[in-house]
Amino acid sequence: MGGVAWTEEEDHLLKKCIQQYGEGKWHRVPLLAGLNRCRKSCRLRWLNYLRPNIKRGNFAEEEVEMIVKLHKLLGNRWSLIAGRLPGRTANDVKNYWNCHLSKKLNALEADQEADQEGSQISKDVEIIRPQPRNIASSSAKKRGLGESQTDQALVQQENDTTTIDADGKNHLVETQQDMMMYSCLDQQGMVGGGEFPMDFQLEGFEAMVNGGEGCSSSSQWNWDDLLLDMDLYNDFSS
DNA sequence: AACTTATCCAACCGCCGCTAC
DNA sequence: AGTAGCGGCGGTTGGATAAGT
Repeated sequence: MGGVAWTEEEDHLLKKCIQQYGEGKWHRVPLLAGLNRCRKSCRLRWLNYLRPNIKRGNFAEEEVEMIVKLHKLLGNRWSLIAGRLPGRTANDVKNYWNCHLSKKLNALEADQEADQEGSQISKDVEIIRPQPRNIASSSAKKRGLGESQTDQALVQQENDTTTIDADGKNHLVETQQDMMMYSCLDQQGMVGGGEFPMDFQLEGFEAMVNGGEGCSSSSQWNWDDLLLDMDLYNDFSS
């Protein structure tokens, strides 16, 4: 491993601590839990391994497509990408990308470049980076969080990070990252008009992951999700 | 069976932005 | 205004394991 592996006992202590005191205040967790780990290790272990509802195992085809498309949009914003994949962590997504997708896509791009030299299509796709916007402070205040965060608020905060529930239908946009993402999408003219102007230029990859069938209806990315989220954001920020 | 190479993924590190003082 | 402390993020590392020779 990249460091010292966590023992079952350590996991148990951390779980117990989080259950008792809630998430957040990570600097206190090592002390409260009696762990000889730094705050970051505790947080990472919880987020990537111990947190409830973490999905393990192979990525579904739909998840892979989502990752590819979001990566086209957002670049290496793994936490944002993971936020759209229920049960997946940023670390999982990042590892999966580095191990599987980056190689596939590189090979694919190399092929495409050879095939259609001079094509501007892929070069015109601009990766969205969050632009500075003071959303966080106001949203935090509106949520009544901060110094007086209660355990309940922390639980709520945890729930808020889930934008798609198990059946992929319910959405909540509360996190700073989501807001920034949508503000960026807004700036790029990608949401709000009911039209999504950008063709992701992934037909080749989709054909590959769909077994050569092109983009199947079941694997279509549901942009209504994003539009709905944007509406929620507008309501929230107004 | 023994060894080498490739792959996977949990954990760590350093940096950044935000907040409180 | 400056600064320390914190949470969070992305990049990287390296041990475990699988696959290949």
